[in-house]
Amino acid sequence: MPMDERKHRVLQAIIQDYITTAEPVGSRSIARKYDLGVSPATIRNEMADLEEMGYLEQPYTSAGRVPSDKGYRFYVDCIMEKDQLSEAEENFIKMQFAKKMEEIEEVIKKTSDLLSQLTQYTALVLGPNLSSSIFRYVQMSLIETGKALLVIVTQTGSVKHKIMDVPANFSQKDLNKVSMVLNSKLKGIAFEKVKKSVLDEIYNELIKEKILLETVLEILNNTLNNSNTENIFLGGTLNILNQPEFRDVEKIKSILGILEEKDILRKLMQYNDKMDGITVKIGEENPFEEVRNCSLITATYHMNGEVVGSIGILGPTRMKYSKTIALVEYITQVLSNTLSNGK
Amino acid sequence: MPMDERKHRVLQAIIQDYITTAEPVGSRSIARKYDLGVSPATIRNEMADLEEMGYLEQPYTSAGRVPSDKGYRFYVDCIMEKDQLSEAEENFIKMQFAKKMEEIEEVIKKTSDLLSQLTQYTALVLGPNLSSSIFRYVQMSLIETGKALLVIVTQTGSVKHKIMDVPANFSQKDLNKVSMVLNSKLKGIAFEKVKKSVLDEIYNELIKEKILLETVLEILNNTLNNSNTENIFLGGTLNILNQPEFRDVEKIKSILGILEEKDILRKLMQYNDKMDGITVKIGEENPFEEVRNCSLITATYHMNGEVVGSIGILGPTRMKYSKTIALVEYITQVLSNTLSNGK
DNA sequence: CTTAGCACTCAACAGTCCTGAGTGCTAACA
DNA sequence: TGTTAGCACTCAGGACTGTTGAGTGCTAAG
Repeated sequence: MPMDERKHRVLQAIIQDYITTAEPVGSRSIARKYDLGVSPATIRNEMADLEEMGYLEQPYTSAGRVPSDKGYRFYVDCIMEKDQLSEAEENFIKMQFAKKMEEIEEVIKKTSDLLSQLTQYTALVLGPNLSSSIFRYVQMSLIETGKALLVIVTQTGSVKHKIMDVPANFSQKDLNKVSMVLNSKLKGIAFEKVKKSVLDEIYNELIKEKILLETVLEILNNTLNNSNTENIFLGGTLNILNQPEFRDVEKIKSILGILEEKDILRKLMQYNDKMDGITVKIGEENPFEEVRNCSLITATYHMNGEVVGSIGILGPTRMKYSKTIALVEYITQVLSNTLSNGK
Repeated sequence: MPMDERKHRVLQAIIQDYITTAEPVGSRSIARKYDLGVSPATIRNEMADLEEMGYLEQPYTSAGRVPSDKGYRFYVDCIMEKDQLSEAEENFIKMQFAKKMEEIEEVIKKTSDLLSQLTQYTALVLGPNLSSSIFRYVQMSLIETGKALLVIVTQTGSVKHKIMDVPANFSQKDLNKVSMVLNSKLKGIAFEKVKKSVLDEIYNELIKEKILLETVLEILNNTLNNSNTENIFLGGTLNILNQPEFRDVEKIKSILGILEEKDILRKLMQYNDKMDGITVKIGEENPFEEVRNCSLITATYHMNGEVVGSIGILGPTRMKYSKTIALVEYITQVLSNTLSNGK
């Protein structure tokens, strides 16, 4: 069955209505509210067609229709008109990023708070993967005999630190030497791209500090892996409780539970370098059971032309797609600018 | 009306029953389950007395009785027998703290996770107040021209860092000088006890670095205030959703909402140096509306003899007091030991 | 192809009844 | 005087019923 102009309009009306009311919509109310120029009976016929085609579902006989995931998908791809943020909104967003922020964590936290506040859904922001981050500065400081502080600063302005044991006979001078060598060899290189040749060089220069060096390298490795678990930020977690689809405690447990699983969230927010622009995952398209009645809108952001992370919004499938997409798009852009200029 | 032996036993039976079933308890079931040697009718009379005395409440006429806050209070103070952890439990807890942890945040996080896991309620841990923490090490490092990294390490093993702007003509040597002076003057002093005289000394020695110094001091100040907001840790936030008293979405919103308000949590967990041992706040005894149907069990922990923070468990007033108190007590002790030995 | 009309469906709501757990009171009993 | 059996009473909650209203599908006429 072909999808003609009128079916478009009916589907659009149904989805828009359902997005705002969260109630199954019937032919009469469509005919009343939206000026389609046909009677409810005609709309009914169209609705029956749309249901047969898989765009609509009926919760039970003689209830109104509800859009299916396929329906939302068609809506997002073919029907929806892109929303344009008002100037006031754009200014508000820009203002939020105006404050100077040296560390990327601050920026990311800001972003997730802002996103959730503006959309009233739950925001997710995936920060730069530490292992793809670039060394900017490494430093070891002797805190007291036998204890040193290792600090690593990345190009993105992430600071990681770790207190470690060092042999008791090590002085700050020794540590300075190690720091200097590490700095000169590692600076500008991505963590994951530190090659064996570089490590060999370091080893050669620091043959005397072998034990120490091994500890440091181990810590570097651990830091890479552990900190992966810390690069996801949430905003407005509880917003989801305001949605009528989460009125029931079991659903709340399930969704809030998954929001505590950083690993899963990281998988949800995964991106690849080829991705650009907005991605929308609707209901069943999502890889995890617990978010099958949710939609996820994500976008990647950049730093100096490189994709370094992604931001996203998680809401019910009955989501204000056009508005949300516009917001995500704009904030991505501002975020990318902020990250690229400041540093 | 006097509180005689039998009333004790009846009250005890009612509270124990209610704690496990979460259902109003009636005279018949008490007579059946607990061997009090009297008929339901007698128990009814006692219950009526206990209600008049304020230890019990009736949700509605002809329902069973439910303990009032006053009832729980009496139970905790006078009736309850202290629980003793099994050896297996004690060993399990000790094991969790066996791993060497240099930074206090790790230890605290561990503690809150462990507490919530063992109690199945929500755990709160308030870390050492940064402003009462003692300087251990301060260091400024030049990351690149015009940008420096300020790192502060406290006696408790807390590391704070901040990237800051410095005048472009500053070299690492200049920063070293500043670091050295700061270190020698501040080491061993609590943040809040840095006196004007000390600051004057620093000023005198670093008169040339005046601008820089002012920035650093400002950052120190900000760090103190901001980091206060980061010294509270939660574990098992969602455990509370398993309690039947939180079956309704509004209540869930309210309690989860308050658990996001770190300021309020900090107030809840406030302690003073005189406090030692366990504190139990039941229902209405709590200062905040949102936790009036909760009980909070807190205890302070020590580091080298000084009270440095508190740990707590938040659960429904219908809480397993004896078990929970025993757990909080033991974990406090292990935590204090861990913190005091390691460093 | 569109639409009016009509019979049909079903969730949601309100009302009714019943049951069972529980109470308070009273009078008899030890 | 304290304890207990008996009894009338209360009330939440579950089962059932009827009603309402929004909605559908089908058919026949326009």
